[in-house]
Amino acid sequence: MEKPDKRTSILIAAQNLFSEMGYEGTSTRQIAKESGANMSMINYYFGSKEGVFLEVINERIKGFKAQLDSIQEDRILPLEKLVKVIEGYTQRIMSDIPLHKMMLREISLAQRPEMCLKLKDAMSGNMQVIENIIENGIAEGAFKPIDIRMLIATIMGTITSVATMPSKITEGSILDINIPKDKEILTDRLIAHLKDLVTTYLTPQK
Amino acid sequence: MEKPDKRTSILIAAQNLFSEMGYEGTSTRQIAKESGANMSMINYYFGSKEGVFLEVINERIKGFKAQLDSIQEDRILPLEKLVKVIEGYTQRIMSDIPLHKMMLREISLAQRPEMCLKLKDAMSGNMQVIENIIENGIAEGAFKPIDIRMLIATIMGTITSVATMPSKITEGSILDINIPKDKEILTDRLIAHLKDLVTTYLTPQK
DNA sequence: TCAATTCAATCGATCGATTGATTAATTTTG
DNA sequence: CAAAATTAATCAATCGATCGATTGAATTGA
Repeated sequence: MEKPDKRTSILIAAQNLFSEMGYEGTSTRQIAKESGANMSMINYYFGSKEGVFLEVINERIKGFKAQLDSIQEDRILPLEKLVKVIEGYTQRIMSDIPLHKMMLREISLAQRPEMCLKLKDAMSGNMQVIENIIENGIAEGAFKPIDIRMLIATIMGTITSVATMPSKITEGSILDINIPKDKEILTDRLIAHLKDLVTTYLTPQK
Repeated sequence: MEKPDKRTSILIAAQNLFSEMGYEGTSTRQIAKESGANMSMINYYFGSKEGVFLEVINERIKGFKAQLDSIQEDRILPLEKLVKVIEGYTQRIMSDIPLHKMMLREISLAQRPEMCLKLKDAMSGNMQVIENIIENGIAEGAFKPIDIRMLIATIMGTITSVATMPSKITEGSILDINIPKDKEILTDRLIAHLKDLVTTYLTPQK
């Protein structure tokens, strides 16, 4: 029963609150109360409210690019590479939907320049990897020539769309993404759809 | 040179500010200053800050469903119907990207129940129309049997993705979505991509 | 004249941030 | 080793600013 240090508990509380209430909608007092820390501890450790936010984002981004890069260096077929990227990307986003929502909100606001830049850079890197994979696939003749950037928007947009409104996808069925098992089912369903979609779309017709 | 009444100018200013700064990030004082109205005019006409927000959303939603319903009743091929829906949906979203972003942010926050419900209802209706079209297409044998809800997520997600980060799609090219002409080019490119994608994906293999 | 608008002034509440004091932990020194 | 000095961590209290909302008086137009 080891309790986390104050710094960590502030980060955890902040992440939960930011995810649920948004950045502006979360007060430092809430973060303090939720984390059991004194208000001034927030400024002591992170300088400001925005500092907390940036740190939450940093934790999330860390390791994202590494996974993609390792896939890119695999010596496998372009389609297999793309499928791997889709699987990794989907798993990561679906494993923490609220945080992903938060990042999307902030990137669409462009109100806090520093964190917006950080997010865009991270996303840019990810997109570049996917773009290279598809480009190579087309050059090798493994893929049909298509609008690469648009296909990337389709892949990312589909995942985001499912993550943002899972109830709109699953309503009518018994899925409840708050149940881990059901979220896993939804994730698998999403991956299966994207695999089928990009395979059908990218496979050249003889 | 007819100047709009205070009520209207408040709505316009509020829409612009909410779109740029978010709901929490916009103060009633900003709305008052931007619209040239006195602060208390906001409460006089709309009761509260949230009242203004709801009215902005209402204006946007109005007419959305009507367009979809008219398409659904057209006596044309399923694929033509779907293409029409894609065109209409894309045009509408791309014609006012900031407002669309704002609605996405609010729907992902679920913090203001009334307006969240309103948005979800509107979106639900739209999705139902698309779902019916695809269902009919599959039943007629015009479409391959696929995961309908997931394909809808793909269509909506792609459009949203392009609307949310156009710079990530167009960077490297000369497109600037702040120039009307360029935004139109991007819109056409998006529609072309989606048409190609759904056609390839839904057309049964003989 | 009278109801509909408009306004300056102000309400209590809450915001993010800072202060100075206090305690806990660590390092330095004799 | 133990006392002293230093640093890190925590706290209650409070700062000025701003929040959304309200008041009551002034102004307008029919």
